Amino acid sequence: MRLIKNPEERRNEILDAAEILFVTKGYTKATVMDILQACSIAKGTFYYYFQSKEEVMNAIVMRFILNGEASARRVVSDPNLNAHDKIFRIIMAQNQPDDNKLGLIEQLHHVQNVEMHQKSLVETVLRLSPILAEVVEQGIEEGVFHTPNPKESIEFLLVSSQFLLDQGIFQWEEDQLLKKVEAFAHITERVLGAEQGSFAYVTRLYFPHQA
Amino acid sequence: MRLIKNPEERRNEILDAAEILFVTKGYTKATVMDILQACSIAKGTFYYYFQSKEEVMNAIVMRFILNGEASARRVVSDPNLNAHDKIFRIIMAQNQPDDNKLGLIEQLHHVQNVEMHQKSLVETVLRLSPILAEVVEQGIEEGVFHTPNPKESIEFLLVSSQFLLDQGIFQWEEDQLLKKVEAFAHITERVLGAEQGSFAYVTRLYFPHQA
DNA sequence: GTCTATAGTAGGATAGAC
DNA sequence: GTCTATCCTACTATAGAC
Repeated sequence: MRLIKNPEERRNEILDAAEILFVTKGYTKATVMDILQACSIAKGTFYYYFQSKEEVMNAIVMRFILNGEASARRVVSDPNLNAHDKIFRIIMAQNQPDDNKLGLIEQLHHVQNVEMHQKSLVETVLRLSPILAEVVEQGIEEGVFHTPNPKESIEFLLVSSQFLLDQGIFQWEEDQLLKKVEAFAHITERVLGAEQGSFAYVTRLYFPHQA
Repeated sequence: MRLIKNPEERRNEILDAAEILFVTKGYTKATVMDILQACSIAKGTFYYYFQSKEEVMNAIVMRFILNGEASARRVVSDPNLNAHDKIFRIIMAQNQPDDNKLGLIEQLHHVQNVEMHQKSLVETVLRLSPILAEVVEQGIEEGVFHTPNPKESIEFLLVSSQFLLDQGIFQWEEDQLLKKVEAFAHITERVLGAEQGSFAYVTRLYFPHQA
């Protein structure tokens, strides 16, 4: 009953099976045995490809984040967009991932998956901040932003929005969240030294049904 | 060999032993067995008092956070301090807890227990933000701060500093960290609408050996 | 190098006798 | 309330087939 497969293929089989299991049962409840059964492999095979269950989770989250990074890069490399447009589109792209990824996000927001969740937020910040910093520098040249620390300012804004506005970490009521998003637009303008009101559209992105 | 003790006493024995073990060996490496041996109790007894090893860590962290909250409240209620002084002292108090608590902090910053770590950061934000918001409002009345969203601004500043500057979440090189702290002082001034340079002292608090 | 099978360790957690 | 015995699962080790 020995089936030898292309290592790449096998690795992806394990990842795919694990992703489904993590999303449906949750990371903690999904056992390594579940994964083995789903791919019909032996334990040794699993540990031949991955050092631990956690490493599998890492790889899944990475696949997801690299997607977001790629789409952000596409926006930045468009020579016809100004800094404000680019930021708008990058935010849009991050908030509208493929439909089949929504389950993973929802899974990340469940209490049982704090580890996976935090890792994904951290990775998002690390990968998006250099890209967005580039856009801020473009904005400084265009004269619409004014800050001596583009990179640090973006990191600060990314971290605060990613963590504070995440309903898996802080559970805010809808009206509290609306206030925070409005304040965030305001804060962004101050931190980046942008014109007052220039980020007001962010509220409409997060709360399309409002005003 | 059956020794029956006052439940309160036994509970505290377990907590104290666990705290020492978590600090010396680290949360993950310290096993429940270690705790049992340190208190000379059986496994069943441990799980009679706590539902899990994590719950023990939770209790330890809570003891620590309530301390920080209390000292912040003492500062705020001092009628002789202006807003800038209060913020300075609150930051000082948070960064210089009792000596016997330093190990715990270091542990939180190193340990792989993301769930517990995040819980402590979230709890810190939730407990400190109303207190600091009060100080910001005082500063607005004193004319040194200018912001339409005192509470939200403080929340954003707290979250970004707590998470971004946490060496357990992001691992920055020392020089990167210095840059971020400097930028954070700058950003704080902008967000709170404070005079430029009025938060420059923060860098010296975090890096006493610099400049 | 890729895979199976199996046995075993360690640590977190539970059940039930006393 | 306390104990002993046991379970569950992540993970390791090994021996060997292709």
